[in-house]
Amino acid sequence: MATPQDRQLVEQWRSIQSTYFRTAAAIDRALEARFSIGLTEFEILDLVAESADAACRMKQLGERTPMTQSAMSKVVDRLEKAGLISRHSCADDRRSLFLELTDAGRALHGEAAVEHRALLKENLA
Amino acid sequence: MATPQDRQLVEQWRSIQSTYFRTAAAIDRALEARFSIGLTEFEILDLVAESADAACRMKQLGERTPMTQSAMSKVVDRLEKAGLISRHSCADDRRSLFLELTDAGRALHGEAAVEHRALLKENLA
DNA sequence: TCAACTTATATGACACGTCATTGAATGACA
DNA sequence: TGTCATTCAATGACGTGTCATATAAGTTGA
Repeated sequence: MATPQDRQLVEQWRSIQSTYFRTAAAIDRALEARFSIGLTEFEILDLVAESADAACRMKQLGERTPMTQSAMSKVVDRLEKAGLISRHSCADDRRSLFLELTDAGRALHGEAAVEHRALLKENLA
Repeated sequence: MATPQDRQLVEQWRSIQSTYFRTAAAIDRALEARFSIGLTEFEILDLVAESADAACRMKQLGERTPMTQSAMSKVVDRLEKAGLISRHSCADDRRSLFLELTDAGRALHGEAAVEHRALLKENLA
């Protein structure tokens, strides 16, 4: 039943889980403590920050993250309420929205990114 | 600001996230569909199944999983209600509980484990 | 141009996880 | 032995994610 290969697979899986949870928790706590945003919020900020163009983005961003469309929508809600991001409707397709960092959002992202990268380095070694 | 090393770290992190979510979702769906249990429930069953002894386990199991003590307690609740596991109080320390698979639990775990390993193999290649 | 279909996002109900707290048992030590 | 601190597990309040659906806009084809 439990072949050595099975055990090895399970070990590998647990190692991924453990790395994922440890790292995510560390980043989440740090960002929450210093900037009052969670990891999910940061990840959206980060995606928006690295998308330099003005395309209609909500949809495309969804393709770059394991998040659900529904989850995205709610995260963006929170970011908008926090004044870090703004939604703009798209001229050529009014169903779509594109997102833009506010000045506050850009500033916060800049600082938070430093922390984020540092914690990744610390945890993914 | 964004050094090549930073980018590489972020790539690595996204890859871990993606693998984790993809794999977890695949297993979760399959187990839910065939056995009406989630991934979390399976993981507890799996841990109990591989702990052969009769030690007071609730605590020790907690050390082998990224789950919170609180989360564990609730998962065990569900497993107990589903008749797959039973809690037994411990003679030498009545604060502790140890867990045991019921016959149904052992049977389900046996089948589910096959599916679990197969999906790990498929997703962690 | 009008129906039927598809696509982009938002929302409500619900499930699950976390945090903080509680209750109960144990341990330490004067 | 009596008090105080510690440990194990359970629970309630709460936040966030998911699924199913709603809303609105766009597309297709007779």
